[in-house]
Amino acid sequence: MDTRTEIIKLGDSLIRKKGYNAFSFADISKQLNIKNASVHYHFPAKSDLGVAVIEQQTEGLKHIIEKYKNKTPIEKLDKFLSIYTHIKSENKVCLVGSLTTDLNTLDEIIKETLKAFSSLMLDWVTDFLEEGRNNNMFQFDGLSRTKAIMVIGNMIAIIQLSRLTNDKDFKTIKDTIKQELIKK
Amino acid sequence: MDTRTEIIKLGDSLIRKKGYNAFSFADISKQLNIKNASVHYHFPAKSDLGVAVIEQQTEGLKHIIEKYKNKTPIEKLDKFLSIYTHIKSENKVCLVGSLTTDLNTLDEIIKETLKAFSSLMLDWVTDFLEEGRNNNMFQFDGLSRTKAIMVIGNMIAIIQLSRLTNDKDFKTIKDTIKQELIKK
DNA sequence: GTCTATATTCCGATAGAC
DNA sequence: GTCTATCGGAATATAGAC
Repeated sequence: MDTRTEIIKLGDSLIRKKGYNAFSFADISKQLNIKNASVHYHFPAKSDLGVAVIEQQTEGLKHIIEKYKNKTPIEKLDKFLSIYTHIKSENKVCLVGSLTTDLNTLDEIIKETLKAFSSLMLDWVTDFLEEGRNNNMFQFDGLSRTKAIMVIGNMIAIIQLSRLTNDKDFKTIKDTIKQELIKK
Repeated sequence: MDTRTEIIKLGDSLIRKKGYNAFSFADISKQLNIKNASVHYHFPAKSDLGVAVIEQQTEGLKHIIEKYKNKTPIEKLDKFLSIYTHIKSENKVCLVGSLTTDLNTLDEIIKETLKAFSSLMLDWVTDFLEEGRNNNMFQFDGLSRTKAIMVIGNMIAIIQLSRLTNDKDFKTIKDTIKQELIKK
């Protein structure tokens, strides 16, 4: 893996483990055994790295969406939920949760990039919920977009909340979301 | 208001507007027209202020719980939801949301104090949801504690998410939560 | 593309006078 | 309880050699 890619990967990990304003270029240079100046060569400003991290996650999500294009709504839901299971297993939070609580301290370019990422996710979930309801696989009332916000929101929040309550709550909420969508 | 109280109030505001690791004692001293050293007189370490902020919110919640003790579950729900409407109107996030994303960077004493605060809130919501279901005012399946986590989680998350989507989504989710609990 | 070296600013924190 | 003064360290960032 080239240095630039490794920096992005580590930046992503640090943002979601410690928060944007708590990590430094020194955290990255130490772990990669390079110097501070080398990190700045790839990303002149911290916000350049922030943008790159969000863009890399956006690309990752696009690949998932493409890969699951022709699968069933239930398979798409399972994939969506499994993303958070993975985040939880690493004791991280999701990118949107991490960066929105710091939003007032972030450069405009980061905010805009993050908005695009969250739109992509919201549209995807909205679409497969709508598709699932039309196929009688899912049941829920109201707009699919509203339901999508609530499903995404519950996952964002339980990742955060279960840091304080206990890890079993994560599985309980994940299972409840699926059960409530599917049960007839 | 005495200086100590004003510092706590400002600290609370800064934590929920900018995040724990993004605010400094200088933010506080400038705004109160005192010196950095004076802030340190009241709170020797930053984590002392962090703890005081959480404890003050804990006291505030205890007062609300006491005041609403003999009111209906629907009145309690409305009060609970109105807390987030107020947070939203100030462009802040809630304390739990703000601090959990930074949790890995916080002193153990802050984590413990925050756990106590979130327990108090979770128990309160669990209790009035259970009470409302027993009174046939609310309807939902499963454990009341699980439902409480989902209701609290949806409010924590929509405060964060609506910073990226749009402010109307906040009201939509708030109204949907109430409607789903109450509708027969 | 990585290094040494450094500039600048800010942060949390403390000593000691008033 | 607030002040002046200051310390040690860490952060973001850049200049210029290799």
